[in-house]
Amino acid sequence: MTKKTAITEQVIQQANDLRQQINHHNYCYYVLDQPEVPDAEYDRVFRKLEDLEKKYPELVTPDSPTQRVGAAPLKEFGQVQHSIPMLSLANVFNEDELQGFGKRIASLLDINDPEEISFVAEPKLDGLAISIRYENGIYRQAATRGDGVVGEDVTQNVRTIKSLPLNLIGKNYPAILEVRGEVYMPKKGFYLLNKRQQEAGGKTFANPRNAAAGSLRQLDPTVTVTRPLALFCYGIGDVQGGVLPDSQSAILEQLKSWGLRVCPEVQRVKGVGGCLKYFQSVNARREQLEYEIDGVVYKVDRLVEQEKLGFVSRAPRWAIAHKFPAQEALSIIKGIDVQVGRTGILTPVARLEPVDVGGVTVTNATLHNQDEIERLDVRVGDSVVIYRAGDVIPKVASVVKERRPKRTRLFHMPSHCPECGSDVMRAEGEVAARCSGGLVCPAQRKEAIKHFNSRRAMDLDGVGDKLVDQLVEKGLINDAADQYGLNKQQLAALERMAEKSADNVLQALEKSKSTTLARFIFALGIRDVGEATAQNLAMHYGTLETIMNADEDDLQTVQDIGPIVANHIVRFFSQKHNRDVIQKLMKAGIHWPEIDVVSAPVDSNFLDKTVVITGALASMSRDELKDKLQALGAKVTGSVSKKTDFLIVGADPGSKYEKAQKLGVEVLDEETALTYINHSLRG
DNA sequence: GCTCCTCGAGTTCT
DNA sequence: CTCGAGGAGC
Repeated sequence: MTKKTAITEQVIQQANDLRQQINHHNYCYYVLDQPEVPDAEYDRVFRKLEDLEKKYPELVTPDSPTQRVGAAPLKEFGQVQHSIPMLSLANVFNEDELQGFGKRIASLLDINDPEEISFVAEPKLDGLAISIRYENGIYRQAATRGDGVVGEDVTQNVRTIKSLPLNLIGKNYPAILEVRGEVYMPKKGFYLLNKRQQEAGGKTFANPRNAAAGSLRQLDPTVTVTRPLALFCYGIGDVQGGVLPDSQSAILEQLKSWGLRVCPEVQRVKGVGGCLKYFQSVNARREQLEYEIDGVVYKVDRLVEQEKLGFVSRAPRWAIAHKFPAQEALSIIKGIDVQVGRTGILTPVARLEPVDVGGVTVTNATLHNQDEIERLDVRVGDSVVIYRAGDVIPKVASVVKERRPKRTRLFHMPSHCPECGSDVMRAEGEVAARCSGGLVCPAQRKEAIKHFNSRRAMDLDGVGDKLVDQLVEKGLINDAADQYGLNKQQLAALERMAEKSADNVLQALEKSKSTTLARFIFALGIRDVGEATAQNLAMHYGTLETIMNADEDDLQTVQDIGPIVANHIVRFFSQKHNRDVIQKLMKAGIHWPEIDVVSAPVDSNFLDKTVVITGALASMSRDELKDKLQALGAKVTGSVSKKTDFLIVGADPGSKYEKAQKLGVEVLDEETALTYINHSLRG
C-alpha cells in the first residue's frame, strides 16, 4: 500500500475548493471580463490542482477545469440530432424591408402600430452557431448547426473555450438545458493567430470566421485549445425540468446568472424605430468592437408573441437579421487591362462585372503587378472574391478555382507598352515593369502633367485630369509648360467648354504661377523625389539654379538623399528636354518667394517633433492640419513608430491608433491638438 | 550587412 | 492604406 492512493476526505475537499476557485476566476475573467486576481495567482491555483490530480488520478472528474483538453484526437466527428431544430434567420438589407417586417408582425399580432412592439436587439456575430447541452448543470455536449436538424459533435473542442462554463453556477437551472450561441474568434486573437501561423510557416486564415470554423473543426482538441475562441449565448433550445422566464430579455438575464456569457451589446428596444437607432449605433461602432459582425438581429421580446407569430418554413417569423451591406462579394473578371503611370510603371487592372461591395458599385480593382497576379493566380473569366477592408479600395481577395471556366490563359505583362509601343523593362530584383518610352509615351506625358497640376504640387485647380487628356490628345500641349501658352480661343473650342469655363481655366493658370520652390521641384516629377525630398532640396539649396547645378556627391549631403536619388536628380536635369521645359515655365512667369535659408526656427510645442495624423478630422482637412504643423516646425509622417512624438486622432481611427498605444506614443485628440497649436501660435 | 524607418507611388468611387 | 524600396543608423 502506497501513500499515494490514500485519498482522504480532506484531499477531496481541497480539490473541490481549488476547482471552485478556478471556475470562479474563469467566470470573472472570460465571462464578466473583470478579473479579480492577477494572472500569476490564477496560474498558481491551477497548477496546484494539476499537481493534486496528478498525485491522485482518481480525483479527476470530467468537468474539472484541468480537463478542457481531455480526450484523444478523433477520427471523425459524430453526428448529433438537434431535439429542437436550429433555425436560420430571414434577412433584411435596408430600412424599407425592415419597416415591412414590422408591419407584417404587427398585423399578425393584431397590433396597430409596429412601434408598440418590444424587441431585443443584438449584434449578429460572424462566427458559428452552436448548441450546448447541460445536464444537471454540467456541460455534456456541443454540436454545430449543420443543416439545422443534424449537426456535428464538437463537444471536445467547445470544451476548450475558456468563456464556456463547464458547470453552471447558481441553483435553479433546469435539469436539461440546451443553450444556443455563437462561437467566434475575436479580431485581436485572429490577428495574433495569423501572425503565429505565418511565422511558423503554416497557412493563414482569410478572416476570423474561417479561423473560428477551422479551429472548431479540428479533430485534435490540443490544437483547438491554442486557438483564441470565444462564445456568446443568445438563446435556448431544449429545456426540461425547469421553467424559464417569459421574455427573451429575461431569459438572457437568466443565462447570465447561470454563468453563461451574453454579448454586452444586447439591448431591449421599442419598435422598428428603436431597431433602426440600434442598428445605426452598432454600425458606427462596428470597427471598435472586438469581434466581427455582419449585421444585427432583432427578436420579438415577449414569448407569447413569439408563439403567436410562429414559423415560416425554416425561419422564425418573430426574428430578423438586419445585415450590413456586404463587405465581400463575388464577381467575374471580364478582362485585365494595363495602365501606364507617370513613372512608366505598368499596372494591370482587373475589369470586373459590376458588383456591390459595402454599398458601392465596384468595376475595377488593381492587380498591382505580375507577382501579385501569379500569387493569386487570376485569369480572365475567373470568379473572384472582392472585398473592401478597413480602407475604401476594393481588392481581389481570392479566386474561386472551382468556378474557373475551361481553357483560361495565364496573364503576362506585355513586352511592349500598350500606349506607345516602347519596350517594357523589368529591372532585376524589382517588382515593377516599366515602359522605357519616357516622355515619348503619351500616357507618361499625360500623367506627368497631371502630377504637375495636382494639389500638393502646383495646385492648378482648373485643369483637371479630363482636360489634360483632351489637350494632349489634340496635340495642344506636350508638356506642363505648354499649358501656360494656351489661349482662350483654343480652350473654348474644346468639348464641354464655353467661354466662361475657358476664362476660369486661364485664371487658374495665372494663379498657379505663384508658388514655392519646394512645390515646383515636387511638380517636376523627378523619380524618387516626392514632397519631403523636394522640401529638403529647397531648404538646403535655396534656389533652383544651385539644385540644377549640384553634382551627385553634393546632393548626397542633403538629408535623405543617397546615391540612387542623387543620380536620378542629376540625370533629370542633364536632359535637354527637361531643361527646356523648366526654361519655358520660368518664362511663363512661374515665381516663388526667395528662401531665407537661415529662417529662424519657430518656438513651439511641435518644433522638431514627429507627428502622425489618423482618422477623420472635424474642423479641417488633414492637409490643412499638416501645413499648420509643419509651419510650427513639426515633421508630419505617415506611419507610427517609436520615433513618433504625437499621434493626432480624429474620428474612426485605424490601426495606427492601436500601434501608438502599443508603443506608448502620446495620443492627442483633435481638440487638444488644436489647443496646442493655437498656444504655439501665440507663443 | 542587417534592420528599422520613411518616403514615394499607386489606387477607387462619389 | 499598403507595399516596395531607398536611406540611415548600428
